[in-house]
Amino acid sequence: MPVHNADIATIFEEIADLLEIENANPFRIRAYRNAARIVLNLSEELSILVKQGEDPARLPGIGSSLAEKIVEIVETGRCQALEKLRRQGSPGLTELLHIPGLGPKRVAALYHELDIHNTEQLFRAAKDGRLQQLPGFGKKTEQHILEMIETHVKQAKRFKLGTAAQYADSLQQFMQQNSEVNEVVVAGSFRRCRETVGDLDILVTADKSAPVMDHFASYDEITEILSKGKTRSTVILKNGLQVDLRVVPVQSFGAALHYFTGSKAHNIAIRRRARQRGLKVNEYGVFKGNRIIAGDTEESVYQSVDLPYIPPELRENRGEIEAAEDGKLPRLITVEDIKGDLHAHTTATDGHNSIEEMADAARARGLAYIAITEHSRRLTVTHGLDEKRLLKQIEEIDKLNDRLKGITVLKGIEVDILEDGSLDLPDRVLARLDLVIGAVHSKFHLSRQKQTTRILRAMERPYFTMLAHPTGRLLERREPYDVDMWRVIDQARQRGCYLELNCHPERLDLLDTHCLLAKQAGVLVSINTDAHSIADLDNLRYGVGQARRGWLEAEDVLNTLPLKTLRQYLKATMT
DNA sequence: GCCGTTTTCGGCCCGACTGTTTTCAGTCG
Repeated sequence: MPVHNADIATIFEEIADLLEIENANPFRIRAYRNAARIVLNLSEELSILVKQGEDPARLPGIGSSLAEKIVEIVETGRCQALEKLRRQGSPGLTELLHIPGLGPKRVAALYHELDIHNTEQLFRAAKDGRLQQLPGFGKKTEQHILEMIETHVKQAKRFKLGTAAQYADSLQQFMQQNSEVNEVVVAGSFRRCRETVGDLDILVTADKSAPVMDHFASYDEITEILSKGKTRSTVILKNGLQVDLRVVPVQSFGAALHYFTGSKAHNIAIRRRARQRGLKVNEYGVFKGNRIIAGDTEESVYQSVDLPYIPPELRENRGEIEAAEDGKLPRLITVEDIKGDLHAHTTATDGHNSIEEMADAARARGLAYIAITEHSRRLTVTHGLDEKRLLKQIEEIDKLNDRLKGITVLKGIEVDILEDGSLDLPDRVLARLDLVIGAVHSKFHLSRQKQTTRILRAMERPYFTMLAHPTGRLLERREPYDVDMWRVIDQARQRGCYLELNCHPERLDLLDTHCLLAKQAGVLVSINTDAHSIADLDNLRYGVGQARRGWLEAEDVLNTLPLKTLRQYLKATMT
């Protein structure tokens, strides 16, 4: 039973939860939470590193005690410290901690005073009115807990970035309508382009906050107002999305934007840096004693701690501060760097627009080329192309290119990778294309060994340009298949082919950590929309956001190349 | 439990909102 980094992170989180209920030293608790985050963010499996004799203590934030526990977990699959904590308390208690409004103190009180171990018991106690008799609890708290249990059961989910963007855009417009409002920015994990967001953090600058807060509270998609204060309000929208609004004066804009953009780990690191310099950073500015010395812009905040501006997508405390200090921040790729799209479908299979419509739409978005890459025959549900239909499409594209101006249509295929690693169409037809994208659409549950071998074999085929959506995950719907991404990336390096970063908000696959690995291996990534309609072409922004989280620069991305150079790169894979 | 440009001990990011405890603890981000 292999131990994954996520397993280790889960154990550390549970230890932190249990320690919290025990009222342990808060900094000890933070160390465990910090370690869970560090472990989760690693692009390498700790189980492999440990077997290679590496000491986890070399990771910043992991000391000797945590390193020992990591080794224990990797070698035995267990953690005695956790088991001891579990014996002392009740395992169900950590589930209570995850109900909004319940923290360690209240959970401890519930456990010690009322012998409540789980949500079910808590629900009954609240219904019976037994909670309000506890010291520190009252009628309102009891009612609140009851509501939270009910909403928590159906909610507690994150929203895909693409979904959140729709709500963010209309809220931003709504806030802009108020005359007191200066600037409106959506900060938080949305601004950092995380693949999913738990809530929206909206920052507004205004001189007077009360009218702004009233305006916000009148938004007609709000179903519940959780809190409403002078500078901060929290509401829930009808779809369950939580929105926090913060109002700050203009001179605090940069400090506030920095603070509300996060991540938490990044902010803590910056504030620590400030302390070392005798400064204090909060959401209102950077202070030396009582004197404000910076904070109107984010640049000024970074400058005050002797750093250059760090783009939001990098702010995860994953080495960006050190890189900034050494002058080694990447010049992140932008949407404008993208010259073309190398993955799109049409009505020939499961797309909604013709080749020409897709080409026109791509040109209208400033692209110089678009590859039509239909599904292959194995994927019958999409009416995938067989050899004959593909040959016909090749002819059609040749004719179209003769009369199209300002855009070039490339001939491709998204060919199925079969279980044995062979491709779904014969080499003789693949050879006539500009590019061949291989994709796994079946047999998701093979063992890691088999799945990896299958994909590596496909990449060895003479006509193979790039691997589509390499992990196969669908956010909130399907787990990635079990594949050794290290070996896939290394294979791409040796074979001289490419990896796709699929822009669809449900995929965003490669993951950010894989992007960084590919970059380090010198493997180019292609940021493709996988568009099934004209509108899907606009998903490029999400793919670019993900690439930026993965530290990619324009030179790391295949489809930033001008057409002529791109053709040479594609041709080199088709041998 | 971690860590060092006030270094091996003594610190560890900082503030807003709510409810209930009449001055603040708990929770959250």
